[in-house]
Amino acid sequence: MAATIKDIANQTGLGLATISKYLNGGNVREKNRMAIEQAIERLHYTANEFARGLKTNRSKTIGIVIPELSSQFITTIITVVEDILRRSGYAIVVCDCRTDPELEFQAVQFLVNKGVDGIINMPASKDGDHLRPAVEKNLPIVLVDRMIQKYGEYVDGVMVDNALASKKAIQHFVEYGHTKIGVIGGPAGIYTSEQRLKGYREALAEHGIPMEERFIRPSDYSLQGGYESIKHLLDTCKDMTAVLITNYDMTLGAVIALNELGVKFPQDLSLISFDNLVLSRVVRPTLTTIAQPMLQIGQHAAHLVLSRLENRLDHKEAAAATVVTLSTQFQPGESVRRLNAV
Amino acid sequence: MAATIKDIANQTGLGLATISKYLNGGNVREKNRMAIEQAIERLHYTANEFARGLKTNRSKTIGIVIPELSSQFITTIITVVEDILRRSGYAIVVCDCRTDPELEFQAVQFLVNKGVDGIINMPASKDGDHLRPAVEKNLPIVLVDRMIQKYGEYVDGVMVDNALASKKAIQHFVEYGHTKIGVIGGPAGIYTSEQRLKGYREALAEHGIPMEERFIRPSDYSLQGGYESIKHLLDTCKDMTAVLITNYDMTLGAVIALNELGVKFPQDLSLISFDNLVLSRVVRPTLTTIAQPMLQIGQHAAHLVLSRLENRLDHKEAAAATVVTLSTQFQPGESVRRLNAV
DNA sequence: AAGAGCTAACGAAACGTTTCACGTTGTTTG
DNA sequence: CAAACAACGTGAAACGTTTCGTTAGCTCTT
Repeated sequence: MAATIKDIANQTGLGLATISKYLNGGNVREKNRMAIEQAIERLHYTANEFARGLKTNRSKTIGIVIPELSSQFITTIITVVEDILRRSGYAIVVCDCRTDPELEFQAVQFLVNKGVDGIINMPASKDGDHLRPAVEKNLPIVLVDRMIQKYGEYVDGVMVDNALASKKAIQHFVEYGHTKIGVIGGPAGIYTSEQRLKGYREALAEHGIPMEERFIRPSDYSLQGGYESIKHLLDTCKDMTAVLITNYDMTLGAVIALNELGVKFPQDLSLISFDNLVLSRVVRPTLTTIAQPMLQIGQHAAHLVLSRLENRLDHKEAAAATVVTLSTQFQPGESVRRLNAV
Repeated sequence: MAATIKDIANQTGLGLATISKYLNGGNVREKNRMAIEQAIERLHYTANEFARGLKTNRSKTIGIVIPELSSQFITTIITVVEDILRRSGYAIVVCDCRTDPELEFQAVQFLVNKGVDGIINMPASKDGDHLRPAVEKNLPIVLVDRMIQKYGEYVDGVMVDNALASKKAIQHFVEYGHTKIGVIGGPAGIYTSEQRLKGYREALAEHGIPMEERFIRPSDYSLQGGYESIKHLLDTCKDMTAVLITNYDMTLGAVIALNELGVKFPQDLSLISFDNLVLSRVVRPTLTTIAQPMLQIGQHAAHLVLSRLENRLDHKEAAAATVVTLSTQFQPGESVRRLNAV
């Protein structure tokens, strides 16, 4: 079978403890170092992570729990996170819980049981009960993109200022003379989607523009949803001059629908969309966009969890929970038409 | 700290071995069973997977190595795989190697080291050297979507008959009277993309249609690539009446480009695309499509690895390597125009 | 009622590390 | 040159399981 530390010890004539010390970066006499390295080479030794984990209670593994894997927003973040963590020797275990709180609970349980050293979670459930096993074990937890009240003092977070983001969009519309502004929203109950709608409402209020429910079309963050919603809005609100589309997939759907219908933007309809992915690099006229800082989200999430891991303290003794709120970037494009004089 | 098997033994007055037996599904006297279950409940016992792994050399974990996470094709398959494996108590560890063979090598090394019980890999490297550590440890390996010669006798596979798929597409074009048929291909060196081009070439040959290089536009499987490639083909091949687009993302890009240019399909240009994802449900006229059986791919991959795990044998004693080749489904749509009389 | 034939419980060893509390070198200094 | 001190090496115990070879306890048969 595979070589063990004992084999290395035999080969080199050194003690077990010495090999272990070497492996963990301790100081070893030059001569011995070479002997050990040779033996490792010759025997193809690799440390047994089970034994190591058993002793140290550490797995060098971070669990990631997400609501779905088929979202560009999510996979982009995961890729960034993996990249950073790998550099520190951590692997990630991804659990896709299909937006099912029950599965999410199981996923956390499963991961904790598996001995992960920390958890990064974009929560599907609203309450946060699923985090209990991790909290009890005092594991670092980082929430991504969606807030949760429970265990607030124990979990770190990386959020995006969604309300402000859509506010900025509406302000832009208003500056350009729009007042009949539609919005294609996300699913009810999802933190980000509620925040984005909130921003929409507040912005209108601030500008003294009456809020009309008919302009608000809740959808489901999917391509198909966007496709259908824009059609519905166009059908039911003939006087609408601008639309805010609150995520990427729906924007994709909407653009396809508009092209199909021959509705030109910005001539016939002004658009602002969320997220700046491949699409935006390709669509002409260019889309005016609220770009979420996906890279930064991933970076912060990874670094937050790493910094907790480095000074392993109880949450009581450790720094209080950190919640980073990142702001979106408003990227002007050509998809908003000016209705007023400058 | 957390309760151990020993605590359960003390609480119940039973021996260690008995508890272990119970945990692993062995027979235990009714009375003892209840006692054990109560104790487990009371002490919140969960098995320590490190210790278990150390003893059994099994982690109940499958490593998945993929070239990128931001492809719908891949994430769909992963989701299916995870679902099935989870039902058998397995977790997945995903490593995205960014199409970098070096990183891929490291990923496999890493996973093997971590004690995964098997590997599912959509290879980025052509040679397959990266699989060595897993082969040496005699782990089940399942290759997905891309063939590799090396270690052929040791690895199972799930492939799609890509050559036949594009052949079917070209045949369809020909039946409808097309002879000036373009193709937007994938990156050179990628198995699937070569197979798809091969099918294109063979089909033309079979129908006695002269092959012209100008009709072949190699691209990169990306949205942007599709967008640019279709424009390029339209520019350089004014006589082209039909195009085969060999994956989903490029189709997306191409559709956007066509809409933008006001090129109508099927009137001005006939289209057949690969993969049937959200897009196809949404675009009008509907796209004629070569649908890859992503669900089945995932299912086969998961089941292959599971069946190897259940009868843990050397590859020599075990069944020979199984390579499943699935066929694509030709889905007629409205994007191919008939040029000839019926 | 006693022995055969089961089934279930048991104690101990082993898996491959890390770590602790000491030894043993080798080097420096007064 | 000896004493003192670093610096490095060491054996053994421990982490929490599973498993092996036995033993204990039960049921059934005669």
